[in-house]
Amino acid sequence: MKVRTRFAPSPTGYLHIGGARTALFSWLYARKMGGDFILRIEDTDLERSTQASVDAIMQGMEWLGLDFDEGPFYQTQRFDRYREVLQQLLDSGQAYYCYCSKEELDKLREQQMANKQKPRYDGRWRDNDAIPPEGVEPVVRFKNPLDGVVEFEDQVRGKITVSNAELDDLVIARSDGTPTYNFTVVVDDIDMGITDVIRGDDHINNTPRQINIMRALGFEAPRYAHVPMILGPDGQRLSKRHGAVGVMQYRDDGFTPQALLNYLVRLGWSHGDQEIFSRAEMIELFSLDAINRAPSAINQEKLMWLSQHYLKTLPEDEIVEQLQWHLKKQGLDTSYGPALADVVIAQRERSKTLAELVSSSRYFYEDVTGYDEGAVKKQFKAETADYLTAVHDELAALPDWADEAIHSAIQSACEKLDIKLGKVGPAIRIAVTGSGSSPSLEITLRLIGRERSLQRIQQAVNFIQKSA
RNA sequence: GUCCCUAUCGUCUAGAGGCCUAGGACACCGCCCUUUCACGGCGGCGACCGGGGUUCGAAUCCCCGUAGGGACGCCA
Repeated sequence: MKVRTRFAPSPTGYLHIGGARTALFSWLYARKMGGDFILRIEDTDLERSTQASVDAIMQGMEWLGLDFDEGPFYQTQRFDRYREVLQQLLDSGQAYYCYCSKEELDKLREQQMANKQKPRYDGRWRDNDAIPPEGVEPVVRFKNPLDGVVEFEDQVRGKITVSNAELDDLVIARSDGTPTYNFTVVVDDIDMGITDVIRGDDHINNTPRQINIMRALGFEAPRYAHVPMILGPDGQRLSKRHGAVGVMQYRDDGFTPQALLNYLVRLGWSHGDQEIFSRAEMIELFSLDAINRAPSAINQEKLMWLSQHYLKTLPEDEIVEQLQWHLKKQGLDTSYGPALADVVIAQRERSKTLAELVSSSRYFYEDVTGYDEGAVKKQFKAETADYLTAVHDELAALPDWADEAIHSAIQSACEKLDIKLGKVGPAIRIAVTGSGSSPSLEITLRLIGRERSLQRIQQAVNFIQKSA
């Protein structure tokens, strides 16, 4: 049977890192098995669901390249279907109306907690012929089996057994008639022919209930794979305060989707000692049983390392393309100056993110308007003006503006002055970039261009003479 | 509280009873390379939660603790 997996977020916020990884695993499995990946929006909580969240989730998935074959399906558009199945359960006596008030249930729960029992509905309206109280809109409860156990073979956890005595008759339709999560999931997974449910392990406890409902409806349960959650850098549950940001924030911070995907796939999953996975390799090598059972903490440093790795290895044109958004955001106009691809080649191995690559490349396109203070103090001495002038003249006489030529021009200036390169090299760098770090001098000068380089060296000479 | 689940360096992880003196990666620290910043190379620091079993032999299997997480909603 063809594998069909689904990603079923509830649209109550952006696509966060944990959701993204669950989606990734689900997507990988479908792709590996040549199956289908379905997107389903679980928006039955009318209060908290928003279209903005749906858009944010889809934008995140698109950025990561997690394409789906079917959907998005919205549960709010399937209410007729749920009502139909609900009636079926009611008619067959597998569900019933419960007229308990919230207060009554709260009281029951309190009592049970006080008695150190597991709080659960006691079934007081199950098989109860009492006259319903006036003016109470009932909820519908599922008639969970009273004894026996529910057992399933989780593809990452192994066998999980829960006794039916632990389970109570859960609400499957609210008093306003709307269906609840555990019920809609079952109906949808059946209707959509889902073969493998891959989701967060916070759903492990729901699984036996869902299996029971599914059986009541006459269907066999799909396979389940519960993946552990992702923790914040401090090992605590991910929250807004530590690192719970949407995936698009990672784009904004300058990460490539390749880096984030690679980071995510290694969080809770591994293939021996391999750290780097292309999209194709992930698909080829992915397997559910290699997923870890323990939760894992996110670690910014490793993401940074992967980010730099991809900056170093991705094709230049791919980086140039991804750079566009950041150029715009940081307001850097690259229309006058070196080809962006050449700057990428020069800067890629000294940048950890796309954002950093842009911010540290401004001098290729913009005038140097100030110098790094510490660098000036260390490298701009009185005699440096003469050295720079010599270098300037040597460079000005160059027939062609190429790495090798620039290098020997500087070299020969040093020889004439009888100084070491260390005496003037750093000063040249500061003169043309404003700071003490850049690619090698000849590459930096070549990219900045002859005219601009000479002008900046002259500008530095003036600066030194003025401050002397 | 009750149930379910989990437990290897600071972090991500390898490990399917002998290959383990526990391997790799990030981070950190040295050294080398070097005109800066980086890249790269080499090396170092650093872990099997505790206790009992089973076995000739246990990081690996079992039990008991401990710790962490999750669930116990007319949220999903």
